[in-house]
Amino acid sequence: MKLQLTSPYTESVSQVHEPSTTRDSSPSQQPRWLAPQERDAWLRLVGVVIKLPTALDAQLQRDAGISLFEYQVLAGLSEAPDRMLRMSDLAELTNGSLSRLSHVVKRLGSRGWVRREPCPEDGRSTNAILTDEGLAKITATAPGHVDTVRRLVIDALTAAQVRSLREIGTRILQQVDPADTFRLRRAAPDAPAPGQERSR
Amino acid sequence: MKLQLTSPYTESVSQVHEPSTTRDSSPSQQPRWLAPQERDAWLRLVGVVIKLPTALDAQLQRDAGISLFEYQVLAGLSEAPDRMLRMSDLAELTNGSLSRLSHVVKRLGSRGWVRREPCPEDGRSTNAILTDEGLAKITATAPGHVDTVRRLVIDALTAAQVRSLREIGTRILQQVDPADTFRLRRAAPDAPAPGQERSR
DNA sequence: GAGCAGAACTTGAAGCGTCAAGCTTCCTGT
DNA sequence: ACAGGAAGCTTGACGCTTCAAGTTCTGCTC
Repeated sequence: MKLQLTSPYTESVSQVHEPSTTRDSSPSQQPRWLAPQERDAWLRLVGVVIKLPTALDAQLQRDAGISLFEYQVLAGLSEAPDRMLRMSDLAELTNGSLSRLSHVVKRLGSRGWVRREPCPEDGRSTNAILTDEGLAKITATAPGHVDTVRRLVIDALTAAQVRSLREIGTRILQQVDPADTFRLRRAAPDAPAPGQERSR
Repeated sequence: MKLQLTSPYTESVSQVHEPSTTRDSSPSQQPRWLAPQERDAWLRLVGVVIKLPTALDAQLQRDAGISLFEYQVLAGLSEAPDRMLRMSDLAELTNGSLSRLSHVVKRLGSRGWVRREPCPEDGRSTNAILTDEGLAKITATAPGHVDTVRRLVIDALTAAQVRSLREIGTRILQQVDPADTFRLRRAAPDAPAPGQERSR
């Protein structure tokens, strides 16, 4: 096995060296390749981004017969007031498209875990509601999933690394989805004042 | 928008509290929920893991008409000796299944960027080879992609965070795919004395 | 108060990845 | 030297996601 590099991130491939046009809004000809440590960090991240969801899906599929996305849908509803959420809110919460969610809710509906109901306040909207069976399902599934999350991520890191991960994730998400930034500002202030949820 | 929690990671859902059976190999009934900062780091990571590939795919699709995985395939070949790699090595390199790779190489072949050739040394193996057109393609595509990687990830972080990310990624990958660990040991040894490790 | 842009959602079709089979080729033991 | 099993790869079918319309409803604006 002689696999060494993974992709042209350092200057091995391209000889194109446009010396500092400094106009970087046109994504075409910048020679700003990655330094070795940067490239390395990047390749690790790509590995995580590809393999972690697969691993989580595998555990959920094996133990509960649902996908990670389905888990997130059920889990999101389980923590919502009245176990009910508008489709678009649920889509945003689960980082999924409305279309995807619509398909998934239909499947979850046919399994008896979710039902739909027109939203009284806005005729265009649909509310997704977690049924009792759905709550039972997510309640039964959660411990195994959380255990997996611990094993694969949290418990593999030091406390300092967990803090760092949180900050790094925030930074990346701000770049990837700036519109979403306001969501990043809420949630868990650094010092844990435990046991107060229930606001909204 | 009143979305607050994303999934039962803290103890909001389950009332199941088996007090310390301490047997954790059976992934069924552990009440070890996540502390708020842990949960928060986790939700950030999930966001990244879902949205980052989408963003990268979008850029590549828009500017070059290829997916991230296809990019990785072409890029991997471009850096290999003779621009040639056995299918299984390429699969491992790109974090993909052999089956997936086979389909993708077929598509890339029909676009003229890759060709297949039986491996002389091992009759079971197939070599994937990057054509001149394929090299031209990846050479043209790389700068825009690297620029995106910089914008979304590297340049959004401090140097210390990049180092941290590298270490965190390594840890997670060791958990997710222990068989792959040897690959994590190679690559970029120039990390400056990484203060703490070896927690478990 | 009528028309119109846009928001919220659904649906069907097309594309991609996974899974299970199947086909060669290689290796190991006897 | 040959049988059995494993490794490497390909293929087809199925399921899920995305994409592009299409529908219904809301809120503006004139």
